[in-house]
Amino acid sequence: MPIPTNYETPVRTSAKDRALSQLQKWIIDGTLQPDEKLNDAELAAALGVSRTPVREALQLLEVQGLVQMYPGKDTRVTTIDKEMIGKLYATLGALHALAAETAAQLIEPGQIEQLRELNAAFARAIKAKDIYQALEYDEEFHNLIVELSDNPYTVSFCSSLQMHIRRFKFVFLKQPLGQTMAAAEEHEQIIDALEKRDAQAASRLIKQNLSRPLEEYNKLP
Amino acid sequence: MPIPTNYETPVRTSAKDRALSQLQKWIIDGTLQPDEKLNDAELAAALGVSRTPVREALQLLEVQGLVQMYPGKDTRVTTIDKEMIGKLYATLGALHALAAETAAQLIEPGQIEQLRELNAAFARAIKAKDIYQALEYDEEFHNLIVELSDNPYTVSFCSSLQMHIRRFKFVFLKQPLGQTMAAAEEHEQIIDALEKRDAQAASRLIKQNLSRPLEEYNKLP
DNA sequence: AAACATTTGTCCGTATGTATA
DNA sequence: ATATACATACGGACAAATGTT
Repeated sequence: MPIPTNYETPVRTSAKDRALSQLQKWIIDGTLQPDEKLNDAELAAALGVSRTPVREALQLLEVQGLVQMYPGKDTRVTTIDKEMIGKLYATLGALHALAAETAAQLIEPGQIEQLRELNAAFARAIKAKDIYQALEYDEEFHNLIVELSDNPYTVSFCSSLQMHIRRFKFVFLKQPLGQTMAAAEEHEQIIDALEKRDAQAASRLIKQNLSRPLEEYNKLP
Repeated sequence: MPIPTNYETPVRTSAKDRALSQLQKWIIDGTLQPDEKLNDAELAAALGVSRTPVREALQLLEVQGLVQMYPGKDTRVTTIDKEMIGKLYATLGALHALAAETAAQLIEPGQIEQLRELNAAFARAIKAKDIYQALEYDEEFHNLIVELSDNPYTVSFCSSLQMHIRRFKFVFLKQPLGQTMAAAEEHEQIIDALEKRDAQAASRLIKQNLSRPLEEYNKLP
């Protein structure tokens, strides 16, 4: 009988990484609220590690813009400003538009097929009114285009912006913005543009598609 | 006799920050070469601090993409790939274009004046064949537009990209690419577009202006 | 105004894990 | 394959700095 290869914990996770992901989660989902003071000794005790990995994680979170360290004073979760959401989407739009332009020149038939499958799954989730699943597929769709553009800087920046956008959604709106079938149709147009290698159209359509959630947001009371 | 206010070191700089800026400089100017192994104990001795602030600085440098840490193995300066320069400029172009579009809507007369002064200084430096000074003013000109767009994400990303571009220039070309008077004329057109609040023109002109150094680079043997 | 208390910043020792002989 | 050497990751203690009583 063949012994199954042990796929348990393929990556040895360090205490710093565990602290980092846990703190990220807590800040994004609002467990750690904006402007909350972070005491590294407390966090270390809560996470069952020493202060060193916690401090290291906090410094990375500062670079990511989730916490702000006031040297010699204290460390706090960054506050969020309602008007930032517009700036987040504007920046993400510019980067995704660039990614679409580049992807239009690099994309291969198999990847077009992948996009169509993702969008089909997205449409099914909308019809089934499974909002969270729909949001997942929507993100995957856009992320795939970004990855296809084969630009590590864009990938990194977009991932950071997505994280901040997610925090906004959690903290301001307790429930996510609904996705509509119109978005799925726009996705289809985007795929067509990529297939025709029409970089300009792809860029324009992506910007339009990304502006939707922001418009939804601005409609709120 | 009035005692002069003491303007010495207004910010108390921590050992970590000192280590960070020094290592950044060394990596960007090529003192620490691509793929060079970094031993934190050695660096600590060289910088006159302990290993902790050095480790912290190295972790920040990893996020910035200047070093790569292989957990449990070693830490190395990231290698440089010739084709990355195109991706750097593409990303920077998209962000600067966005900044120009936004700045066109927000800019005030005094800021237009600032841009004209910077560009005049830029033109003077070119005429005087002071290449380094010209590059400085060129960067200041573009950075001012980015700052005018009042978007912290764009500011942060652009600053990171500029850093990488600077490293490329140092490591690959030992001397900087020359700036021409054509660039100064383009700057003037950009300013005019911003003054007319013509976001589209400003965006297009900025992209065009940024593509110049890349074209110069591609002409090289 | 001065000493206290709390928290951050730094140092260094130790252990765990990786590469080499 | 085992053992050795070495570098990294973590822990705990000390020192410096800030705000407070």
